[in-house]
Amino acid sequence: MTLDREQVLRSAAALLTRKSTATMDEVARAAGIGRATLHRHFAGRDALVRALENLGIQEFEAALDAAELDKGTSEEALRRLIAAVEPSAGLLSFLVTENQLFEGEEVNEGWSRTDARVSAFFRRGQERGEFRIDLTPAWLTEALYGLVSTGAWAVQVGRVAGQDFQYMIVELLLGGARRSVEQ
Amino acid sequence: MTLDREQVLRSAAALLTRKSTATMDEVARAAGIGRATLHRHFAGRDALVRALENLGIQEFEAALDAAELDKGTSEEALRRLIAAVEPSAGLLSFLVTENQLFEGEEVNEGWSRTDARVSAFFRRGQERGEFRIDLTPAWLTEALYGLVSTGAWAVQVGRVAGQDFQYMIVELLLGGARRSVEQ
DNA sequence: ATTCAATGAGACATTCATGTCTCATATGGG
DNA sequence: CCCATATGAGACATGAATGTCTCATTGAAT
Repeated sequence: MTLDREQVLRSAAALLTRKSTATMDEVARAAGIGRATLHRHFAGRDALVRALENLGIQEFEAALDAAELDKGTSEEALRRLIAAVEPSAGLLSFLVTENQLFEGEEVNEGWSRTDARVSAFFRRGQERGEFRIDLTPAWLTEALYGLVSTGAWAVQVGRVAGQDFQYMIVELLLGGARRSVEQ
Repeated sequence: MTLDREQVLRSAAALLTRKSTATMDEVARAAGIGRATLHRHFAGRDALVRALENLGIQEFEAALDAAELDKGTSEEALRRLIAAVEPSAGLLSFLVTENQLFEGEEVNEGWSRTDARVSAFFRRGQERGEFRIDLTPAWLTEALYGLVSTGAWAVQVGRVAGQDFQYMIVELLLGGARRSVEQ
């Protein structure tokens, strides 16, 4: 036996991504373990969510690393980032929603780090003349989170094909819906 | 006395927009009435949320009407729509999140109507050559919802100035973050 | 002034998720 | 083979929100 704590977190993430109000019992069943065992690994629901938050931050930071945002053009870097983030999109979507419930309480410092990195990426792109300067880096950062969440949900419910996830997000984020003249 | 049911709904919307987990007691206090009275007007929390859902749908449909999406260019129409939707953005944001919890259960038919209208608007824009055809109307519709929600939240927490709400959403949705050559 | 309907406050029962605990069982190492 | 450890199942208590009810009070209409 000696179950894998990491594996439990993965299945919890998968379940909570689909049903964010799942009970501890449902989370345990989904992981194929008993509720008591789940409590032995995570002191409570808060602890579980915090662990998931740390996992999400860790995965997001890994995606930021993997994307090598300072290499090549900003556009290429953004494409790499969205590609790298796709496997974590569902979890991040859950965490974003969950975070909004905290309305003022202390938030995990990890988000400040990721916010800073994403925001700095957009600012660099602006300084290089590759991104518009009339949209603030803070807004572009939030928009990226929002579109990734929306995309994950749209794929989840079947409104968007899974294989289009990256393309739809990147293209909208980069070029918008307007048909440009050169096309 | 003879309190206004509409007024109660408004204050409930305002509160739940900020704190989506507010209890019936908090909702009642926010409306300046007792919990018993709140229950006399809305059978329970479900009934309250359903009433809010109908209010949100009604407001969104009113915004769709007011925007006159078939007049002028698609771009102008989209600007009118976002402007008309801004006062309801918080409520819609709450309802979108709330709806995702229903994961499969019956959804209010009103959303089908609004989805159809927004989606048809993007499709018309594509047919007119004003919108890109490589982004599906379904995705553009979801993206619009997502950006409106994200924008409402970003303003809520102070990451984006309230006066920039419309501009940030419309510009990103239309033109994206890329700095185009003609600028 | 009287009457009547609506309200506010609070008591009460119910439900549900959570957290804790016990105990029998199974697994894996020595 | 035996033992230590982890697990699963379930019982149990707790807390929170909900929903229902009563009753005194308020406000408005007559």
